[in-house]
Amino acid sequence: MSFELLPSAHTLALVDCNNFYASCERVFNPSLNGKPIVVLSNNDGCAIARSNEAKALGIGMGEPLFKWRHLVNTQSVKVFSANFALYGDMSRRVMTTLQQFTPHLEVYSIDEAFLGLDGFKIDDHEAFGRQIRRTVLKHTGLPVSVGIARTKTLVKVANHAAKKDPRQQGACALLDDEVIRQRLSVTPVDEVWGIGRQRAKWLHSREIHTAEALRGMDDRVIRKHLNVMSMRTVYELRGIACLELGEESAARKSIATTRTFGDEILDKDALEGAVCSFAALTAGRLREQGSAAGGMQVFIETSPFKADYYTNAALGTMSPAMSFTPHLMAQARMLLGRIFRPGARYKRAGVVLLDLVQQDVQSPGLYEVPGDQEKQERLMEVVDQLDGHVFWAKEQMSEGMHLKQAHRSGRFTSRWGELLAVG
DNA sequence: TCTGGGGTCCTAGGACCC
DNA sequence: TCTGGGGTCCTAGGACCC
Repeated sequence: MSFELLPSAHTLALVDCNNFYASCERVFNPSLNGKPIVVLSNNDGCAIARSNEAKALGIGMGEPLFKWRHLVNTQSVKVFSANFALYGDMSRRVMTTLQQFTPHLEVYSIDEAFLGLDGFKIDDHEAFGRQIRRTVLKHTGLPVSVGIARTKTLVKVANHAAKKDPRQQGACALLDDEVIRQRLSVTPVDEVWGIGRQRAKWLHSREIHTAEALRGMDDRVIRKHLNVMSMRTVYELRGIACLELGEESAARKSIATTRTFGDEILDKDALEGAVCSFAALTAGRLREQGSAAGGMQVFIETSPFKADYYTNAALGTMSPAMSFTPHLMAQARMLLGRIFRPGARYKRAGVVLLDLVQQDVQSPGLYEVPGDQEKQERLMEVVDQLDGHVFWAKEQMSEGMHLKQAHRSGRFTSRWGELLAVG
């Protein structure tokens, strides 16, 4: 086991949007301020984002709607179907704003980014954090919290403190040893980035309850009972950076489209239509990052909450790697044929593209007759430019397979009509 | 009745080889 | 009862994250 120990003089900020999806809904409907808001997953299944007021009512992350539906009436909880087009657009606005502060930006997820602050002359880091906060609020209407520290794991702790401790006023710097010690002493080990349920449970059984206690553990015990990742986590808590700032977004190593259906599917043709449309969607994202896939997995699943649960997956390799939609659709259909079991009531399915490689874009010479490969690439370029206006013959989502979205808000940032309708 | 979607990394164990 | 000992490669599944 070896670690690349970077010089630990780096200073990082982590900017994280507060209750991101719920806050996005509020930006376009200020009357929701102060009210409990919940954003639902696809099919309006469970809670994937909650405003502070909704959290206070005890609505848990991932908790299905039917378990707290009574609160919608008794507590006037405002419920929204997920509106990812809106959230994606708001995310881009936040990231653009953050770029004004540093050229070293790592967009880590839809609602958070790490900022490299090396070489900055900053007297008061928390004041600087609050300045970022004010700027993002002014430009986007979204509240954020800012943590500042010297490793990613510490900056996560700082961000959490900024968010939860009102005395911090939205920004927290963990740069001073004594301040770090105090903060880690009141941070439950469960909240440390990289310590999930399983490891937290194990740690509690060894009487390790806080981040400070975790930091003081014997390396040999960690290496023996936890894994390399946990060892890195502990080093990072000690102020030794093991995780670098990744500035350019690397190409993904796998791309998937999976859905839970609104209604169960029994018919093979219908399931085939869904799987083909997943293949087409995934292929589009594959080409977007300039890749081709050397492998594909198709999986199908019945409801895990019912008897006779059935799930299966088929894996196929493609050589050479491909990105041509019709071929990927044919492959998906073939793989589905291997695992389809008549009589089962399918609730979920998905297509995963694996073994991604960079697609070499070689434009053919002027007088060269394009081969099949080039013709296919050109066709896909045209299709991608049309962006969703072309429907493949086999790509058919019938009634009932569409998402249930009873509570979707307007696509304010992409459809003028829906913005104007609010007024 | 009603329970999301999309990723990453690590590890144990089997297959295979010499 | 004994029944080699390593390597490497691959994959399925676990754990974790947002």
